[in-house]
Amino acid sequence: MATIRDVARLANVSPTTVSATLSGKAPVSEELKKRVWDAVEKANYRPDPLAQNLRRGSTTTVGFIAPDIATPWASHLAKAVQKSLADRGYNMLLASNEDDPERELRDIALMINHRVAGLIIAPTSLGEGYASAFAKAVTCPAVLVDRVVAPDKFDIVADDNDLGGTLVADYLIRLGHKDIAFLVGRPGISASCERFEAVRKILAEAGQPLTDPFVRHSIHTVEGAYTAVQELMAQPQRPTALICISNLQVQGAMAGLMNMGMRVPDDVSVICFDGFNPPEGWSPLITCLVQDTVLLSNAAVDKLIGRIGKDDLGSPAITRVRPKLRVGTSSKSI
Amino acid sequence: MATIRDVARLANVSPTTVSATLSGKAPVSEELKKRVWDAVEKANYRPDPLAQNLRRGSTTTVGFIAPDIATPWASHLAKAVQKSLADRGYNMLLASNEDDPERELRDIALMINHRVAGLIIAPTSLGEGYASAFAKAVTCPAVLVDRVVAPDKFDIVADDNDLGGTLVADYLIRLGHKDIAFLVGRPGISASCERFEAVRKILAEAGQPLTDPFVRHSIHTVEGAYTAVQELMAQPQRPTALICISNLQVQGAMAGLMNMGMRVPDDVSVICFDGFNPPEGWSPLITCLVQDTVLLSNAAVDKLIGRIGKDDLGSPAITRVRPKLRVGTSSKSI
DNA sequence: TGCTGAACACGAAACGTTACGCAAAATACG
DNA sequence: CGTATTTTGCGTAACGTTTCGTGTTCAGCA
Repeated sequence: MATIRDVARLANVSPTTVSATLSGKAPVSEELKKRVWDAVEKANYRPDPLAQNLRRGSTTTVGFIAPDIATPWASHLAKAVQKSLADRGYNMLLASNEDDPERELRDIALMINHRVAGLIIAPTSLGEGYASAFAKAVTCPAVLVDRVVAPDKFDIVADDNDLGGTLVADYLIRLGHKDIAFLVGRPGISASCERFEAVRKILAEAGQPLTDPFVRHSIHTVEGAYTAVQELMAQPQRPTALICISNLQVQGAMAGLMNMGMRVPDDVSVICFDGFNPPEGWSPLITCLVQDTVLLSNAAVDKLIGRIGKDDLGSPAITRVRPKLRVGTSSKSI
Repeated sequence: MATIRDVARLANVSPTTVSATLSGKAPVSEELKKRVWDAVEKANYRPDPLAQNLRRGSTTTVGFIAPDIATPWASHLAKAVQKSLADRGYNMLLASNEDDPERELRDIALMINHRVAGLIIAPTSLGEGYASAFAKAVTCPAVLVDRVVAPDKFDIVADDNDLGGTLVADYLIRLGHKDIAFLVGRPGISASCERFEAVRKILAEAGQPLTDPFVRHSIHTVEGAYTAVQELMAQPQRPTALICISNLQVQGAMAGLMNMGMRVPDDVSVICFDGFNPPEGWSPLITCLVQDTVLLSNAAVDKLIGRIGKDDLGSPAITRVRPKLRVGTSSKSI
């Protein structure tokens, strides 16, 4: 493999000049530039990234960390992020942590130790004192995705849950639903709180506030939703519509309803915040909010690249991406 | 950040001794070892991976390349591979190429340029002269997954399609199906050929060979399957069972059948080679072959790690992982 | 003509680690 | 007891790049 010295020798210049020519960080006369480029070509020279990394003290790699990379949401996002990064000359390290905050912190430390240029993280956002431990661990440029953690320290790209909640609530009201059930997610998770709050507000304003027996909190597993939905539907007065806050919930809920022999949407309409769905050909198609992962990843990557290298001027901001309501076959008017 | 020299100074030894102590590659007396470890602790020293990389000329990073990382199969595999690698102290670079062989080759070159220790690739296996171009590009230890390419040059981990085909064919015979349709995938893709061949053989041996009008070749998109299945079912004599070779096919086929108003499994049984399914709660649950991605990833990672560092002794081998038949609600006896 | 400053090129010194060759001490052996 | 042999530690030289300070040239200007 040719080194910068070989090229320098070939072009009859110093390694310094070759470096300057390639990086453009110092002025080089046209003539020498040409000689250098010719030599580069002739020697088929490619700068060694490892040496550059050591010298510069940083890499052109960005880490992407998500709770579960096998999730449709995360995998789509990972794909989009990888493409955005590749387009800008970065590669992507990947890690998945099964919603385990300790593994998350370990992965963060590991990646920072490997001198990633930056981090894009969908934080687990779980456990006592998470925000501060997290903020202390993340000592490189970072953009958070989906969940709001330490917004005074990090740029964040997240759903516009206010808009989302409004869309969902308005839609159900328009369909004439009055008895609406809500499966809320983990307490402390921003997305869950924001969504619940937005729906609660709209319904209250419409004069049909959510009632306690129809609201289940802390449902964050498939099994939890499976159980919760059956309890919900076993009550004497049953809801006519069910709002799920996540992928996992809607999976469990659908299974639970099927287990009870209830049909969607005939017996109950189902609507979900996460834009997850089985492919066409299966039924029902869940009415849900969809978010454009490409948009989201571009926003995140742009933010991040903007921070890298720069002296981190400008204070952190939350970017909200607007979801759209996709009406499926899981909901109907009352 | 403390350097190896700081530690050496603190322990009153040479940097060489510190390096030897930490790596264990050279003998060090117990006394000095203790002094070194104490100093490491006191200085909170961590070797700089960037410097190690440059010096050693290689990294502890492995690249994972798949056609589409947003696919359930690939994302599950990526997750499992990442975990296997992490357990052994490696990180994982990720790239996705949308089945574009050129992007694939670019990504391979890029990763090799960044000195990955090895590569795990689900090859696109597409285009004229693919195998040789691919083999030329991959100049580092590599393990191929799912598709067989240049088996004389690379270790390969793939489904046991012979077994899979046998399971599928036997199952349909047992259900009493005689008119069986088969959507074959891209020609030249090993998985597709092997699966088709295995089924063809078993059915022929059973005295009910596949007939031409019921076999469609080169169906490798959702749309293709959507169209093909409708042509298939529009024939005067209709098949009673349909074998799909992949995820994409079965999605298109299900949508096509639904579009014609045909019911699964009442009008036709559907069975698929890829273990893809929507989660429970949706119907129907496709009868399919499932493969254990964890098993697969472990096999691939073990193979790869075995090659790394070693002088590449031992000739390449194909490891076959055995799929299991999971009977769903998409098939019934005739 | 002499002075100033910009523009350009270069040599040498890092960045932090590991490998190689050698020396000194410790052990073994005849 | 002297020589051969291991054991153990160190100095030095890389790995391939970028950066910093220095030096040279040359145009502009009084």
